[in-house]
Amino acid sequence: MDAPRWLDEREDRAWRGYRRMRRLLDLELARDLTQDSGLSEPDYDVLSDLSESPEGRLRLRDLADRMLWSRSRLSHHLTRMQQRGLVTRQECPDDARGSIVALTPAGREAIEAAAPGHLAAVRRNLIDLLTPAEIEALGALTHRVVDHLAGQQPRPRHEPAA
Amino acid sequence: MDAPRWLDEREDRAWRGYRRMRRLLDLELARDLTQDSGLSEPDYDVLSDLSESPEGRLRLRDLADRMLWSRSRLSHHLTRMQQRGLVTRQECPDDARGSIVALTPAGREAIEAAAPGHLAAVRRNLIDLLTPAEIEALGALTHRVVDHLAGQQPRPRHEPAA
DNA sequence: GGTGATTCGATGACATGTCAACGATCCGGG
DNA sequence: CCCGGATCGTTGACATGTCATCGAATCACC
Repeated sequence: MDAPRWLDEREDRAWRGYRRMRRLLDLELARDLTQDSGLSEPDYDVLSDLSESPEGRLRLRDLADRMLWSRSRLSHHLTRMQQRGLVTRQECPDDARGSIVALTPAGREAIEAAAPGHLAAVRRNLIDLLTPAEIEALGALTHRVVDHLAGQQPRPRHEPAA
Repeated sequence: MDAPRWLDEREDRAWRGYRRMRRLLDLELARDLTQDSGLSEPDYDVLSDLSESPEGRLRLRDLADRMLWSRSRLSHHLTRMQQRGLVTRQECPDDARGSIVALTPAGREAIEAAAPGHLAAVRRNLIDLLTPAEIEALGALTHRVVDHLAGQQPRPRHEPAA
């Protein structure tokens, strides 16, 4: 670890570019989104995942896993969204600990109103700037990295090495 | 805007992969970093940019611009880092409003201790998983998107269309 | 050289995210 | 059954980020 293989010029260019794109794209998409729909990106993601589920309902645990959020974060965020009338919580029939998150009509309206504009922004600022080969490459490379990362031990909290 | 061109299968795969990678990579890198250096990613970025500057000093404004952070955010963050002895603030000789941020010896030690491990993590979880062609493509595509985004009006607050 | 608009950085109020608890419930082995 | 350990979701304390605003200083322009 004391003589690390440094990044060569191309690797450095890719890494810096990635981080910069990440930041700028986020700022732009978030700005567009809130400006013309009043939703934040986290709001959008929650509503989007719910709307893709049967009947617009998901168990909190499953939604959190799908979004790669902690349950705590999701619970806090749902409380805020619930106060705005975008989602509701329902009892889970087969597990009394559980909680079902469901889209309200207002929530469905909100995501359906926001989606076209958001999609257009994603196209305008990313997808339509890429060649078909780059889109293919981006799909391949990101999935490879995701598989690599997902294959690790999920919670090595702070144990020696059981 | 009412009949948006939806994402086709490949575009969707790239877009979802990107977002998922983004999240997982962030979690992993942040976890590794704090675990073996006690620094957060924002800490690391601040120290890294400072250490790449002559004498480890930068004007707050310039550091903020370089990092794509708001001055407010940077100011708050520096206050915390200053309390931990990683950076100091100095007067700006040629502009009395200004503030110069400088690496302390402890700050330089911290970044130099953290860098090899962080670099190794970046390699392990991203760079070394990619083919040379993918690295090249990632560099090209991210820079194109960055140029596109940077070329926009920086602050179209909420004006009609001057 | 005045002077009005702008830039700079700090600050306080608030929104959001993280982390470590907790009570409740579920599960599996006797 | 029942009991110990796991999971589920919530909560409160705290860390971090955003936004509007401020006072000081600078700049542009005449």
